[in-house]
Amino acid sequence: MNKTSPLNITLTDRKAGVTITEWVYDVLRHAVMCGQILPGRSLTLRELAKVLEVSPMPIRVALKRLSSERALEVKENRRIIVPTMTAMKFNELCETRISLETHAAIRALPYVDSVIMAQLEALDDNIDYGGELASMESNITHNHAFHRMLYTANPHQISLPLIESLWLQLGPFLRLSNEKMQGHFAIDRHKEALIAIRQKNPLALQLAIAADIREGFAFVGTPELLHQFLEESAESSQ
Amino acid sequence: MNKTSPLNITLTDRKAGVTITEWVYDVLRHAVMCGQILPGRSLTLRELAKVLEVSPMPIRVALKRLSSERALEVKENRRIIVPTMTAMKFNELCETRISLETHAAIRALPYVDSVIMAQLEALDDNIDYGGELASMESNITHNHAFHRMLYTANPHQISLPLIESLWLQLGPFLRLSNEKMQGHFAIDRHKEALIAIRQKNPLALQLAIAADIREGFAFVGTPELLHQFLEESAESSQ
DNA sequence: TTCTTTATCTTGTGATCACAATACAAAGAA
DNA sequence: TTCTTTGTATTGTGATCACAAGATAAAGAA
Repeated sequence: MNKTSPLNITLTDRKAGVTITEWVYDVLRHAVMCGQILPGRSLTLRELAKVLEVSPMPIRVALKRLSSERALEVKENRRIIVPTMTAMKFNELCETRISLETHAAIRALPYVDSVIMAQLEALDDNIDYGGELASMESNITHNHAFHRMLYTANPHQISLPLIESLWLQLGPFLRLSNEKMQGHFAIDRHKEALIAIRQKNPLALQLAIAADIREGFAFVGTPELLHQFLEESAESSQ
Repeated sequence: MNKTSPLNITLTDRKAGVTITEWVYDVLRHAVMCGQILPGRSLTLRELAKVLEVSPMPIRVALKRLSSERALEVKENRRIIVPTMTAMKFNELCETRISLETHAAIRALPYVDSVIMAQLEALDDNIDYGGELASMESNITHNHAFHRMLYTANPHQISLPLIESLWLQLGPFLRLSNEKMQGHFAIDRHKEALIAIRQKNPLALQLAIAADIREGFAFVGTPELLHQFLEESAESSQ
């Protein structure tokens, strides 16, 4: 099998108390979440073991875990790939994100105090709207941090793992998405969400979150453009 | 650590083409989903390896996978337990189920044809409302099959894994839930859902699904009763 | 009798190796 | 030149073993 591109993923330091498996999982999850591995790219235990300089054993456990979370797909021959996408499935992902994330935001609203509010504002200020491609990883990370901070304001919430699974499935498409966003004027829907939170307005918060999610892929306005976008995102078409 | 109860879980046959790890995963997942392992019960690699007559290696991968799906919890010392629950978290789980399952039902509605309709009716007929405790596992299995059949009528759906994760988290509480349901008159909300589908009425379908989910725990009507129920469900209180 | 320390046992982790299955490449034949 | 067959290489899986860490129990001392 001819792999078309070398892996170019961010390797973090493994902290004390973190097992090798947990570290491998974090590294690969971040890589998928931030679009550092394109759809269609297949991954092998030995290749990843070489890149991360560990034995195949923790790679295997981490890959199985990521498959559980739909970040990766196990094919019939047990080979592992980053999944590709259909336009219909893409739409389902976005609609489910909206349904789940607006639900989580509404459930969190009563718990957002001034401390959390300040942190949300700081996280939004970190995001470089309209910035260079080099800040893609940073922007994705900060955007996710903003949403995480909001949803976990509810100390009893259980939906964050489900939401992150959706982010993981959309992650491989963020690289091309951000490239295409360069020419688009990005509206800061987070500011709208913050206003809605201050006003304790559930409907406005819901609309802001929904708009923020749709905004992320606003350039794929028609089914044809979406199909073309998904084709371009995949490994083999580049 | 003194385990208080032996494992008594259903072992299925391992089919051709299914790896040992996949089989172990299926067996444990079914056991959790059907309430065969109580909350608070800790599980070890070597105990499960003995029960399932395999080496610890596939057990480890399966347990990690189930932890990813929130069926199991990894404690700080890396020991694995079936999670316990708080009343607030329980409420969040139910509300999130309602949000997600009504979304999935609505998205599926346009795709339900007469073939799927017949299968839904057959699955509902399989459920023994008001039946003996011995049919608990069967009823849980059929109830899940009904909902699965409905949501996967939409060929592009992606929410089923998220929904099943919620089922997994509630699974350990089904044993006591079913015991308490013996004295309750169970309304067949599935029939209401089927009527709503025939009438192509999204609002009615949404209401029926929401009622069905609430009905499952109708006996825990007050926060106090819920708290008591969760305490009783756990391993250590029996 | 209680508390502290030490020893033993049990747990999870990770490395390694063997093996089976699949895929790919090369060689030979038509 | 193309197709088929065979051989080799690469893949994932599972078993085993060693080791580290943590938990529990027992013994001794206060």
